[in-house]
Amino acid sequence: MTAERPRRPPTAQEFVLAELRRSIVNGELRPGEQIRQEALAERLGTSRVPLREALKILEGEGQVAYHPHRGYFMAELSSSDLAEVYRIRRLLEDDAVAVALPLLSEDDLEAMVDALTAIEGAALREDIPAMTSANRAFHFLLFDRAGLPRTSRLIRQLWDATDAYRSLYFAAPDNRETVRREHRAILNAARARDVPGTIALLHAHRDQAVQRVSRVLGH
Amino acid sequence: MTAERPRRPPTAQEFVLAELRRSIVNGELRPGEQIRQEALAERLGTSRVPLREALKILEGEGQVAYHPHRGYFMAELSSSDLAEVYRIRRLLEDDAVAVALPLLSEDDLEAMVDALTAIEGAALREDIPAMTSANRAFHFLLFDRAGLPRTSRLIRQLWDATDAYRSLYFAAPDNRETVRREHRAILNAARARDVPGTIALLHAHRDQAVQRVSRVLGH
DNA sequence: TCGGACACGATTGGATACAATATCCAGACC
DNA sequence: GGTCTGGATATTGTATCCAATCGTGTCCGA
Repeated sequence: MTAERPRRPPTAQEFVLAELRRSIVNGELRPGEQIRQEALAERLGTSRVPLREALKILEGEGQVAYHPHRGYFMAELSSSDLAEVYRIRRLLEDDAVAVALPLLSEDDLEAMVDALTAIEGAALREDIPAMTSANRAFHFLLFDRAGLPRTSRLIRQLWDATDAYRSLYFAAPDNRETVRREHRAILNAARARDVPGTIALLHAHRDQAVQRVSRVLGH
Repeated sequence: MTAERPRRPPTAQEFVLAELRRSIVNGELRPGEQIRQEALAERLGTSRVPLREALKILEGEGQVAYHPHRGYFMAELSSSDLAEVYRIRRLLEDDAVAVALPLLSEDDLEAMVDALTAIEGAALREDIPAMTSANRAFHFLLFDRAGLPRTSRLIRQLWDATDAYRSLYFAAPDNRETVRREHRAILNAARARDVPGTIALLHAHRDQAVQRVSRVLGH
């Protein structure tokens, strides 16, 4: 009998990277904010070196901006940036869904139902991080079966780019009922293997999201 | 009068990153090869710290793979990876070209002609790095005017992903005449502002490239 | 009162030193 | 003979220390 979860962080930099991602989703790291290396490293219980290496990953993904000799700043999205992120998502996600949908197993559809249940449970508990996580799980079940790992990875990065903002509008309860309805419709279309229908519903879903996020974005 | 070129590297990590990119295009860093940090850092005249930070950027871009406690390895493309890279490029480049083409100025078209001239000049001198660089310049003139900076950046990263292989087939002179003809056709279609025609020619151009690269890839 | 030069403090960038881990090989045991 | 165990060695991972740079506040002069 092994340990119940070998959930050890193998290296400090990976631990720090995971913590940073969590902090971004949680809204602890706000867009535009400067990252004070020494303070943050101490808070995480490491030195600055692993922190800087984790920041470089985020820089490569466009999540933070780096200014030499001035430091790292959380990326800030303009409204045109936001529009472009969703524009690219549409291209990539449409492609992934078209390939994946016919390949979805019954188990996959079951997992989507579970994800929806998890979203609603988290909503009741006001657990925003759990909501965003379950929301991702729901959507990525539609992409990952396509067997296009690079596409999935890019889509993931695009989702990451708006994570800092998404947590803000998820807090508003009136949005939730709309999202819930949209998700149900998407699930039904997926169950029917209706590729054009699913894609159309996803377009509408994303358009709604752009609306909601851009409202937050203009502070 | 300032220095003729303020081409100083502001930080060591940026210098190292630029050197790494150059080495990849040149074929000095071969796919799959392990990167020995100490040796490489010494060769570049720095310590391991800036080198590791540069490697993290490349990791975030998918150019190198990182295995904890084992090190960094140049990414290796499977043939399905290669196909996926070009599949994504098609999606993003089609979108960018459709937007950019109507916006191209006469100067842009002139610059494309210059790029073609540069490619042929470099080919005569057998200067492979200059060829790939001019080739990029030619193609990105078709994308960058779209005003979609994130899209351009992603396309650039996808090109980077195959740089290590592209330099290999550019060495073969018999490919060059084909490429030359394709480029001329693309330029003419662009000059006529023929969006569907340009896109179709780019499809054919990419398909040819997949053929050529995958031949190299199966070593 | 405003503008600019200067110096100080805070923060980042990089080099070195040390700790942790993986790989490889030899030897023992089954 | 093959497999496993133990340790030696090479390489990576992290902490600490020092140097370089930027921003800011102050002082001086116009």
